[in-house]
Amino acid sequence: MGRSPRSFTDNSLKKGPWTLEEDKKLIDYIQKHGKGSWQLLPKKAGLNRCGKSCRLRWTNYLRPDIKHGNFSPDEEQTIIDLHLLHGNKWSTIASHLPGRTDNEIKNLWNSNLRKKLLRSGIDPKNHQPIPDVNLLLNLLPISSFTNLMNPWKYALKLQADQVTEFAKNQVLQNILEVLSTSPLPIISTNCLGESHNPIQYGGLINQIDPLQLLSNPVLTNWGSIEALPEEFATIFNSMETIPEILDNQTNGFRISKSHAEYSLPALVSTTGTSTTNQMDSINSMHIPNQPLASYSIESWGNLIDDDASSYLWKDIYY
DNA sequence: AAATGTATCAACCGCTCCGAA
DNA sequence: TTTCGGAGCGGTTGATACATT
Repeated sequence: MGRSPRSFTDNSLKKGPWTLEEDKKLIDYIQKHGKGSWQLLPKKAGLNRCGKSCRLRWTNYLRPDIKHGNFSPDEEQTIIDLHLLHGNKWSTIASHLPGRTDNEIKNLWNSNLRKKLLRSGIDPKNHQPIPDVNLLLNLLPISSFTNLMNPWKYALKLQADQVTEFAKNQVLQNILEVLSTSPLPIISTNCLGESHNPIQYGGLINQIDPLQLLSNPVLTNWGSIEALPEEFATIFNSMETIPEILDNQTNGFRISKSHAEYSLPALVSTTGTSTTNQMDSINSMHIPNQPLASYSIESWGNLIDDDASSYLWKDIYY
């Protein structure tokens, strides 16, 4: 309905962590009078809080039937099973776990269970095995990408050659990010190098020469890529959840999570920008002599932010 | 020992749902 | 039927504790 939540925007009301005294006031009031209207409760209870904050404090922490402490393995398994059935319906899941709150379950999922599934090669979104990275690599050849979606081709055609080249590098960067952060233990190098034998992915990254990769035919024909097959998108979807950084074996391909100094200029807009401005923008690009994989995801995000191309990039990135 | 990175979790925010008028 | 307002939900943030370098 678009109505702004009055209470949370009222600056005169206290926010932040609850004190013991506030907790006591809330507990005392509810024990004596019951909950009633959350909107009226804080005033009646002598609390300088909004009703919403009181409700949250009560339902997530102070309620006497809440079970505090760690989740048992059985509870964790139940949550995983229920998540398969209900998705992110935390309140529904919580209703099956006496004494546990939706907030607590949500936190457990986001900080723990989700990562456990990923490490096991399970996509937490659909509980299906994450596609083998071989699939991604097999998708790289040109034939897999051609003639699928027009906007990509359209957008890139409008860029100056250098920008297109730069965009190629950025997409490559993300492929490398996928490769180097994927939890999948086994991949092969069938379209990137000589070996077709499955190897540990850390070893693969160690073998990849960025310049060699850039000379791969798929990249020189990047402008003809018009859509990402579903499997490719699935892999991209899973990458944002993998914070793990490769160990020292990766040498020059160690992934950095935040290299603000390498922030990238936005892709040149396809509308309303003069060629001169485009070239100025290109010329001002700071492209350090740095392994591609060390560019940051944040920088990629900057690239995405450009209004004219955001829809395009987001399709690929998310 | 200090700095930095990561994990955890309480609390907030913005939105939708739903019942009452 | 429409509007309004309270309740609840899911996503996100920020503080803090803990781990690692």
